[in-house]
Amino acid sequence: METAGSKRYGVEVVIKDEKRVIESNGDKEVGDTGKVGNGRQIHEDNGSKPPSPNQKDLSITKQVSGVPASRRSSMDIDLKVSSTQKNEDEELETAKVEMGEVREENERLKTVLARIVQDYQSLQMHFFDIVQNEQANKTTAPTPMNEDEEQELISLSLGRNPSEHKRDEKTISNPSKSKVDEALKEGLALGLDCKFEGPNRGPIEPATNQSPEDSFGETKEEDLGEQWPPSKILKTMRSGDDAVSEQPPVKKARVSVRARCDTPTMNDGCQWRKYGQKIAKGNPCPRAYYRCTVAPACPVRKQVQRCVDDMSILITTYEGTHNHPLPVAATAMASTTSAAAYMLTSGSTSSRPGFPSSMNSATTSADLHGLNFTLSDNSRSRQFYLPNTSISTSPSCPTITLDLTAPSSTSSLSTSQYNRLSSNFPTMPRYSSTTFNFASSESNSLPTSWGNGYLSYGTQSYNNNQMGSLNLGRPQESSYQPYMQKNNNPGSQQSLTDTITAATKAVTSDPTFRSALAAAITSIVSAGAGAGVGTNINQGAVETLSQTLKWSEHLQSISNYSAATNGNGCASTYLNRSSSNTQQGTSMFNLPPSLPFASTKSASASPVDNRDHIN
DNA sequence: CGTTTTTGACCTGCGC
DNA sequence: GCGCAGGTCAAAAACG
Repeated sequence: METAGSKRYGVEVVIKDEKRVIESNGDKEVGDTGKVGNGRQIHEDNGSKPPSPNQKDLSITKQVSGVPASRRSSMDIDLKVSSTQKNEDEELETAKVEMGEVREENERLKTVLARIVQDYQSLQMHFFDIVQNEQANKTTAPTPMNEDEEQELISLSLGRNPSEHKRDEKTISNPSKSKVDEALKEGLALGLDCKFEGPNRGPIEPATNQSPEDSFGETKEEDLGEQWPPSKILKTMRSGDDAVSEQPPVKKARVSVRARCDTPTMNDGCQWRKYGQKIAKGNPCPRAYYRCTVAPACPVRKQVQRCVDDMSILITTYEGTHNHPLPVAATAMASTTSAAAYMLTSGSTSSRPGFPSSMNSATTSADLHGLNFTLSDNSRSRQFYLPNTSISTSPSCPTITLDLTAPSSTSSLSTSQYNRLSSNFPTMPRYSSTTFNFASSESNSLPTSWGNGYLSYGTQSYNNNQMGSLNLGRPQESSYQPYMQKNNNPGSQQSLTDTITAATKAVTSDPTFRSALAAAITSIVSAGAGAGVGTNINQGAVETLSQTLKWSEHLQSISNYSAATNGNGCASTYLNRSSSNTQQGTSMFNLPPSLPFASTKSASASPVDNRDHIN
């Protein structure tokens, strides 16, 4: 498949670079061997090379050899020989040291390469698995199904939930309706029909007053979160959005993020406007209600509340999906929350072995790459595994909770994972603790790219549009947060970004999760296209899958390399660049072809930031 | 002066 | 049907 080729190509580039480096080292190694055998030869070689530790020896040698032979005394010769021997000994030692270093580096690079290849193979297997499932679903889709089966299938469609399908069937009365059904039946596999949906629905409803969400074909969280209760619909859509107002009441998918944060809100990269505050029962801390103000009609809302048990923990609950290009700093959170929300709706669709899907009641847990991700709603529970993700049950809405507050000490295996990842570089960014927090205690098989380099490289590779900075607070550096938010320092937001990104990455470690990630990315893509960015939304599901997989795979691959070569704070570096760019307003809506993540010049998230930077 | 936050009132869903 | 709790609205206040 074309996508597979593209995907492979992205990985091969990295591998090739690795090989190149290794080969280069190999050459150097041979050169070192030459040094050992012939010190004078080394001098001559060094003479044509940039300054090196041997340059001093070179000058000495030249000086000695510059004396005419006829005037050399025996003593001079002895001195010269002695000096030359010393030089050779020194050179020998230097060469040995260099050889050791080079070999060490070579081994390290080989390890990295092996890791990349392994990841690539794993991803390729996942991809094939997805393709097979897709084909299987295509063949079985037309079969009559009961409601549950329909839900499952629909859930695979990246968040197109049953109600919306039903709504489509009811509200779409034009002759093209059959096309929608066809698309739904044919393209639902693995939730990538959302891209079918966009182009298909265009001709189907060419003149209807679609809401931005509908026209975008947005998926997952949005499809769920977008379906506000009737009251909301009547109120928020009273401006004349008929299509949405006809939606039946549906539970909203929520994604709750728990993180330690000293500031009133965490900086997730978006602009929020507070529209209400309420003291919820059982929690003396008021619950604040925020609405996304990046776009006027953005349906996304979030609730922010302190944890009653630990006031340092900030619980942020997101509803809905952005219908506009996201600020660069918000993409990470949006992707993760969207993916999580998608999984919330599609979890039971997972029929993968070892991936329990039928949970009739409360919360359950399973183990996937050591990532505990469970979620549930009042009607049926679904189960996934995400990094250190806890489950929360909402009486009215299916909710998934990403717990970023778990102390790193609780996950010994995560620590070992960390040690393994950081073995190649002595110093690890202090942000690593956040990554640990996301790592489950069972994570003995976490993706190898759970390093900080993952995010950094991704950001760089995709023109700084892909990953943003999220300010969930720093579990171990609570005092750091205010400074960050106050100064809108991108680096301060890295921690959460890494964590969130790691979560997203963990999601991608399994085809189901990757489908969810695809949903998230697709959502963003769709949002970007629908917001008039100019992105062509007429992409097939296969293409979307390809891009998604390529993206995640590429990130995964490069993360290894990045982690191994620049594991110390490189994410911060790139994030800083990214944020710096966005603040300059030069990268707005700069959408790479495969990753149409948009960015805006505003990276502020919390109301505080809004005040500080917008006004 | 425009935007955002505050805050009391109102609306809605749910359980009893 | 009633009361409670959650969620939202919107006018006033605050802010920059």
